[in-house]
Amino acid sequence: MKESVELFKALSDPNRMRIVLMLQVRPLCVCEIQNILKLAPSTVSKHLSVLRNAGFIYDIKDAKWVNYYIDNRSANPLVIDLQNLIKKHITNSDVFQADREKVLSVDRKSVCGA
Amino acid sequence: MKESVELFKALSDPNRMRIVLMLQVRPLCVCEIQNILKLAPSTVSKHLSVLRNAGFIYDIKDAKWVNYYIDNRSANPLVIDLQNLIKKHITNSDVFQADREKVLSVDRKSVCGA
DNA sequence: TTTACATTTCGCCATTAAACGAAATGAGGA
DNA sequence: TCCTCATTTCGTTTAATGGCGAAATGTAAA
Repeated sequence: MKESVELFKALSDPNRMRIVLMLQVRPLCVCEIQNILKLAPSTVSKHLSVLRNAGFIYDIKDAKWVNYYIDNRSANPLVIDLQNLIKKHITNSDVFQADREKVLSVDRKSVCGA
Repeated sequence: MKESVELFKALSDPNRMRIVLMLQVRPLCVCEIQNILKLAPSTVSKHLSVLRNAGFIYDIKDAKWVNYYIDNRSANPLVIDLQNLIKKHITNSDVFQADREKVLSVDRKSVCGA
């Protein structure tokens, strides 16, 4: 139960919820996320580690970037159900609709290292 | 989305999660919950108000007690899905199994005003 | 090898959250 | 009416959280 509550805690911050929603659209690197959330890189990194420790996302290094992915095949069935719940209920929020547009249009080359 | 995140925040505390689980067994008054969680009455009251404001529970006065109930017919479909998620995934935790026994055996008359 | 850049770690500050006890509130029974 | 008791509100303390900037890390390109 302690671990389950940790999952809810990880989703109890608006910026972390936005990150999960954005990664459900497509994988992103830290600086792309940073460009959309308008937070300091260190802050974004911390949020990502919370979501990674909870099991919602994982990362793969690609050259000098770290790409983050939604974990759709978690061994924890609660994680899967929560991902689906988010997709079902929160995808229609205004904040996400705006984020979604940005996710689909950001160009890593022009955004990172600007 | 802000409101949805509030729902997750309400469930991100272990004592509040225990309260939701206990109320899924049967309605309880504040002093019964207090007797099981072993917290100060004022602390329990605060947790209950967080859950009530989020829409997970509601209360009905009965003589000098205030009984709290799970809201199974919320207008917010996310609330319903979260209640079901909790029932499905967290009901098998050790903490809840112990709480469940107590919920089924507490006698309000002997517990409240002891 | 040096430079540039993405990311993470660390230390710090401001805010929020959880806990308590004491006092206020409100309803029932004496 | 007055007293009792369940509950809530208030004020306070302490711990946790989210934010930042600076420094450390690691990789790629010059």
